[in-house]
Amino acid sequence: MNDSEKLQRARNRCIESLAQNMNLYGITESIGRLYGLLYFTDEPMSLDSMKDELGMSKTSMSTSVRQLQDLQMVEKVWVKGSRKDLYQCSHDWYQTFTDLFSIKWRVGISANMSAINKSISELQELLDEPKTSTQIKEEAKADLEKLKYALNYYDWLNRLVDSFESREIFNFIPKVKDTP
Amino acid sequence: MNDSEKLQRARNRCIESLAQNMNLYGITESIGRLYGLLYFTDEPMSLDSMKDELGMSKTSMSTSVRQLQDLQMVEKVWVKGSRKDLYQCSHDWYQTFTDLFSIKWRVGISANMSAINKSISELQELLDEPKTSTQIKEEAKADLEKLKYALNYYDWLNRLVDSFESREIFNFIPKVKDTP
DNA sequence: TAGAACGTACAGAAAAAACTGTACGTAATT
DNA sequence: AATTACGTACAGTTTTTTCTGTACGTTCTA
Repeated sequence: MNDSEKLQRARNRCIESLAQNMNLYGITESIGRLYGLLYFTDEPMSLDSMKDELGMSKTSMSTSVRQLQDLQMVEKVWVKGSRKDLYQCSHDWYQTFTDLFSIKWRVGISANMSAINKSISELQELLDEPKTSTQIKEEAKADLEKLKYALNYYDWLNRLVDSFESREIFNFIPKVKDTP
Repeated sequence: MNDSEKLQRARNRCIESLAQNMNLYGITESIGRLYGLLYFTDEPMSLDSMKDELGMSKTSMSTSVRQLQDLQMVEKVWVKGSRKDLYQCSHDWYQTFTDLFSIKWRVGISANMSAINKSISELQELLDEPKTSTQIKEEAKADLEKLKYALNYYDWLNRLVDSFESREIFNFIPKVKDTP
């Protein structure tokens, strides 16, 4: 094995590992591999060069890179004289991490919260209505408690994501280890 | 629509929303629905009752509940006089949240770190070897920088997960909002 | 203005994941 | 000891997701 192969092998090991564990962030292995490729490639890449490197179809590259763009992990760059669209990845992983949370989680949190709020008021109606049977009221009360608890939890989660977005989390967990 | 149906509808809306957004945690919609059912059911449930409620096969219930157990979201409980295995869900969502991170992320982090460490030493060998061409050395140096950066990031991520496990995160982001 | 280069929509193929039913081992009941 | 109840391994089916190739609209080039 020559030096170039050694280099390649060291690089690929990391890309592969990265790609495999990116599903924790809800990212496909293939898309993770593309991100890894972009991470190690210093020049912005075109869809064709991605295709050649990964041995996949250009269509896949197009849709994959689009997804990475939506997650703010990759951006299109303009390079003088090139007709092709060129892409490069964000090298700030802390930013990428917090962006991912913001983008993906906010939606889920607010969807759940509005479902809960809707149900809370329905249950409250049931409780306020004198004709409702005792049995039903008991159940409604129990559900109401659980939903209020959930609402508090989502509020907490929102505040956690706030701290990511505002970078305050880095006051609490600093980026660099204290020197020993 | 009678009161019982109203109750059911309010409950199902929340279960459905919960289930749909649980894929953010890497959890299937069906499994999320099962968790939601368990959340609202106060008595521990058997596989058969889950099956009846969700209209799915008993096999699915068995494997789903196993997954929830692995994620510490559900536990088996012993009830006197029952031959069936009975399960109930954890009602502490903060705990569930932090457990999920610990369980899922730790594995990924350490996998990535060990891949990186292995590659770092290979690249270092390449750099230490006088016969290596300048071209290769340049590339190795660039990769090395990136890998060291990644290592720092994973260290940060580990410390974040530490703060979840140790509950210190709740000092920074308190569970209950400050009263206004 | 003709032609080439480029990116993507869309339909279909391939692969992966989720789900089911049967079969079987174990443990409780009679 | 025979029977019943229970949970799960496993193979096969269904559903979903991922991936590809063709076709087409747009933009640049000559």
